[in-house]
Amino acid sequence: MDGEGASSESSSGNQLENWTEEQDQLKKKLIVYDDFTWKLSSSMEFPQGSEMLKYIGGVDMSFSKEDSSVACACLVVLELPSLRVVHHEFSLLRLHVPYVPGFLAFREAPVLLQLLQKMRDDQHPFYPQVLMVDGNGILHPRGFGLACHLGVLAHLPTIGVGKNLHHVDGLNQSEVRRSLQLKENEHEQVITLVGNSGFTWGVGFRPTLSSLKPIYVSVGHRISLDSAVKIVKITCKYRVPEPIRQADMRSRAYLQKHQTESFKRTAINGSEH
DNA sequence: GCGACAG
DNA sequence: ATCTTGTCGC
Repeated sequence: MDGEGASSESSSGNQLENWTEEQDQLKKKLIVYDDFTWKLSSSMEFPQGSEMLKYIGGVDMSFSKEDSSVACACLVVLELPSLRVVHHEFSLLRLHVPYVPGFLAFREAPVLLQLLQKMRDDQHPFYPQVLMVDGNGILHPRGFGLACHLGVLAHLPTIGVGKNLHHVDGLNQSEVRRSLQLKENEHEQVITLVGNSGFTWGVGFRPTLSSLKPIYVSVGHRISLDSAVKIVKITCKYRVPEPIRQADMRSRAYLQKHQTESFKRTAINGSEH
């Protein structure tokens, strides 16, 4: 046979190559500056003519402990400045794509896009002006994490929020925490994440006084890091920004409810036969 | 070679 | 991601 011969591992190897290629292609469309018409309510100006930021979206997914392929995706929309949830929707599904570090989007983006698409198709009045994603933006091995991926495909401004640091360009958790320790006396809760290369990947941020563990904010799409951080700040009642926290809690609850009801059905069917 | 590795 | 209860403190 020929030299192109596939070894047992080359199919997965090719998949990663394809995924990498797709990320590199989509990355060409990435916009990393403010590309929206609304204004932040925190600004000192009286933005009489301009639209305000009012609807912030958040997305997250939860997984079943019994069957890790069963998942619930949730999209929430919060209203500013009240931070009240004005809309939520869910999708219960089975996932066949595994989680591979650096390729989270190929697992989670399709269903999250579906949820956004549904709101858009319905011409829903609360369609989000900006979306917070539970996963990184450009803070990613190839500068194109889930938040970027979703943003480009949905053509929506997005912000990446990680609860753990993805080690990239020499960045590491303990360094970040150490820097925050040093800065906490100056009432500084934000530290810029500059890698060995000199590139700014995002920020480490301590939302509350009590949270030792920072969250990691990075640009997703159509927004600057400064604006992203401002928005994260105004949505943090607790460590995790409300849009993501609500999507997290609600997806988890939805999954639990589905599982108990699915259990009841099998229990009834089982006892009646 | 070994370890690290968003969710 | 998920498991897992109470507990210490504002």
